[in-house]
Formats: sequence, C-alpha cells, structure tokens
Amino acid sequence: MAGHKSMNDESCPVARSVDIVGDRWSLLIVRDAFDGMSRFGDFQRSLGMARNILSDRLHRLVEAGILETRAASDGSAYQEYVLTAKGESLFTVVLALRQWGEAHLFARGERHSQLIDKRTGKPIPLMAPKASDGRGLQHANTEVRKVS
Amino acid sequence: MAGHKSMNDESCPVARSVDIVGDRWSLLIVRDAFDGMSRFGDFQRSLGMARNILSDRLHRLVEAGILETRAASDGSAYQEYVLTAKGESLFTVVLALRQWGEAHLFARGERHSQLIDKRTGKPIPLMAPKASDGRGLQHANTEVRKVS
DNA sequence: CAGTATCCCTCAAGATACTG
DNA sequence: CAGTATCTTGAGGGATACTG
Repeated sequence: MAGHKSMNDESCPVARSVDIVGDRWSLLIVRDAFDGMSRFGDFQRSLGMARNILSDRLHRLVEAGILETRAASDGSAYQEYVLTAKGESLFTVVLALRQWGEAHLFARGERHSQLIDKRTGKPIPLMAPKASDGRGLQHANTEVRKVS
Repeated sequence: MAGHKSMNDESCPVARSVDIVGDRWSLLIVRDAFDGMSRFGDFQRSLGMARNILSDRLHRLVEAGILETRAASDGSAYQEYVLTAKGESLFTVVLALRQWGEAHLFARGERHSQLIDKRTGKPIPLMAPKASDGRGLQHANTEVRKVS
C-alpha cells in the first residue's frame, strides 16, 4: 500500500498482497472486522489509532474491495464497514499471522488471546501447507516458477 | 514493526506479528530468502530498495530471530543471511499472502509467478484453515477468546 | 562486493479542532 | 457519534557518496 510507486516485482502475488495489506493497520482492522466490529468508533477504540488515519484506511480497504459500506443496522445515519468475500478470504492470512505469533512471539506461559472453534470451544489447530497429494509440504520442496 | 510505540493490544498475536513483519519490505526479504537468496546484493537487486533501508531491515530481521548471519560459503569476507527455524515458519504466512494475491489481485488471464511442488511440478493447493476434527473452518465458526 | 554514513523528502501517523 | 480538516512530527524510504 502506501507507496503507489511501482512495487518491485509486479508479477509476484506476495508483493501485490503486501502492497495492499502490508502496513501497520490494515490487517488489524480486518482482524477486528472478523471479530465482529463494523463501526468507525469500534475500530477507533479498539485500535487506538488516529481518526484521520482510520478514515484513510477504511477508504482504502473499501477501494480495494476488502470492506464494503452498508447503512447502519440500527437506523442511524452512519455506515457500517463489513467484509466482502474478498476480505473474508483474508482469514487465512490473519490466521497464519496469529499462529506464527502464538508460536514465536510469546514467552512460555505468557497469556495471549486465542482463536477458538465455536462448536467445540477448542483452539484452532496449526494450519500447514499441503502438497496436492495431501502430504505436508516443506518450503524446501517448493520453488517459485517465474513468469516472463 | 517500526513503531516501538506500544502496539494497541499486546496480548493479540496478530498485532505482535504485524508489529514485526507488517511493513513493506520484511516479508519480501523473507520471500526472497525462501527463494534461495542470502546475500545483501541479491536482495538489493531483487527488491530494488535503498541500501540503507535494506541494511536496517536485515538487522531487524536478525534481531527478531528470523534471519541469522553466517560466513559466506564462497569464502568471501562478507555475510550470508539465512532463515532460522523461526523464519522458516513464516512460510505459512508468505504462502497465505501469495495465495490470496493469486486469487484476488490478478485479472483473469494475467500471468503471475507461481509456487510449485518440486516433486510433482504442480502448483501448491490452496491452504485452508481446518478445525480440530479436520473439517474446513469458516471464520464465522470461530471467535477470539480474550485474555485478561 | 558489502555494507555504512549522510542528506533529503515524502508520507504515515498523531493530536486536535471542527461539523452534520 | 461519525466522520472531515488542519497542523505538526517523525519515521520510512530514496539517492548517493564513501570505505574496507
């Protein structure tokens, strides 16, 4: 995001994704949206960020097709920001970040919020890349096929 | 990253992860490292970024335990930057971003680089969150359990 | 080649005041 | 309450020169 400057390798999906959600706030807004938040004030209080930046990020996320606005369900004149299908498919990204953080950024015994399965009340298992035959995939067994 | 300012919710693993790799370059450096790069000049040419910024990011990634330095394998006086186990476990994050980008950020028919399974030559299947019983998991079936 | 140091500029981000 | 507008600051980032 941010830099409209031509990102280095435009054919790389990682680079494009980072260009859109690779800043300090966007994915946290999306996380809060997954958590049920939809109002400006909710995000603002949750994230403690400046209102103008929040306004800017919400607009960018809408423009990127990750959020969309709706009339508030309570009849007030304002808007709600809800995830589109495209935004919901960021669930995997947010989960990957969450699980990496859980595994590597907390001291043993240090408590952290946790994502749980509503049906079972149990934590979500660690997500892992799989090959097409269903076997676990190490990064060493993969490579990037460049494109002209 | 960047802002050493107390991130909003320190108990959220997503927030901590974003604080470390949530900038425009870090994950691209990690991506290149997965792609086999290890030298300063490799990263610099690949990413086209300013050398001082690259220097800063490499140091931060080392400090974060994501990369570590080694004496160059070719006997030159310089260093190589290689992924630690902690860094390698970012594979899931990078893959999630890659797959989201592939699915949503390219026009139909637009070509992009692709991650393939070396053994089969086939693309990596879409990674999906699973519940503990192995069933697919919708975000609507999850919730965050807060922690004091 | 692998960095470090310096200069500069833009923009992200914060704070705050203002408006419907 | 939901934003927008304005001002300021500081970090992120680029360009380039310098050094071992």
